[in-house]
Amino acid sequence: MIGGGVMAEGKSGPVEGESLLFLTDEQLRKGIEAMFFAYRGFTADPDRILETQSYGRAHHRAIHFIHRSPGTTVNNLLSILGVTKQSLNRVLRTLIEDGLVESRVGRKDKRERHLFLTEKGAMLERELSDAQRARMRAAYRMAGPAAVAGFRQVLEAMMEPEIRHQYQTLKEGGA
Amino acid sequence: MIGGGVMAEGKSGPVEGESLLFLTDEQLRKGIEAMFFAYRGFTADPDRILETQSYGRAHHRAIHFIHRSPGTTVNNLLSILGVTKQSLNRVLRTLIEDGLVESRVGRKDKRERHLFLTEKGAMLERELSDAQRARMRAAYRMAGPAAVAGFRQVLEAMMEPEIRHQYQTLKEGGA
DNA sequence: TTGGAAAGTCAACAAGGCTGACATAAAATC
DNA sequence: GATTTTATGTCAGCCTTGTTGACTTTCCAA
Repeated sequence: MIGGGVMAEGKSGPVEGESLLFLTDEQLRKGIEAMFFAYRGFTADPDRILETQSYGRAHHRAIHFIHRSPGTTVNNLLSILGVTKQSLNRVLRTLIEDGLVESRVGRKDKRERHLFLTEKGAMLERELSDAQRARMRAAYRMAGPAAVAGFRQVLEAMMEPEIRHQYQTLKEGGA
Repeated sequence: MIGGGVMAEGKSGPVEGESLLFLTDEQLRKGIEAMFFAYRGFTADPDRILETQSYGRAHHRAIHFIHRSPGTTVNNLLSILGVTKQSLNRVLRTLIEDGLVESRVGRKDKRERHLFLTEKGAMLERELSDAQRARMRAAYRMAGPAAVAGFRQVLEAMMEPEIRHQYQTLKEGGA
């Protein structure tokens, strides 16, 4: 793609010029700042909802991935979230105490705990993800389908390889 | 763009099909997770460098934007970083004590402090941004120029409007 | 000249990361 | 059957980085 002078993009002229420039430090810095500012927007709506409750982003992440993979074990969750068990446990404990998450002892391996959202947990999950999806949807609409494909490609390329694999597995598993 | 059945994308067939699907909750959830995992990759390299020193992400952000806009005031920095002045002050204090940042009393308004990186501060800035740019560059190369354009478009659309304006101002100012 | 606004600093607290040590139960292995 | 490993949970304590509240200094305008 890059370095080949001619591209079959179907876009107008400036694209070719860009392909020579777009790896300058300046262009890269713009990308870095875009990532920083966009991530703030990305978390802004859930954060607003969460601060009315006594929960934070850590709770949101746990709820998201339990919703995503019901019955997941604590260990699975740890490797997806990339935090320590002590950190996750603190969050899970409050969610279980508050009746948002249910922890069931494994049938096959009784050491494992399988995690599920309760009705109440699913309600909060919906509220949070509705807000976050609304922003994502608006951004996608503004940018258009081609931009969305590119967005996802760059994000995937930016992940740590091991995480990218997990992401892609989830992606297929859940579609 | 979306909703119009016909698109002038110059891409092959499947794109049209996608344009009908890509706003499903499932597609949006994939975007959300991509954002989450990619941001971890995005910060991973600087984090590794920072943890060898006694600094954190907050220091990195301050250093980045001081480098970006030398002579900026504390108030300017506050509005870009979106934290409280007390939070920023703690970070700035250590950076000034350690001789990475210089704070000059404003000539016109003596209440203001103008911030600059010292030689030492510029060295750390370079080390951090080299690492971050390397990852961004690799991701851009993997994804290709068209993807990069889309990436930036979606990110811009995801920002809070006020922040987007600041970002675009910086963008032009610095290019 | 005095009172309010603005910029910056100091103190104290909370969330959520982290490490380390340890307990328990179950599974796996010898 | 005894031992080791694995999965999970817990306690204690630390660090970073966010917060609010109270304060000083400086500026400006009534």
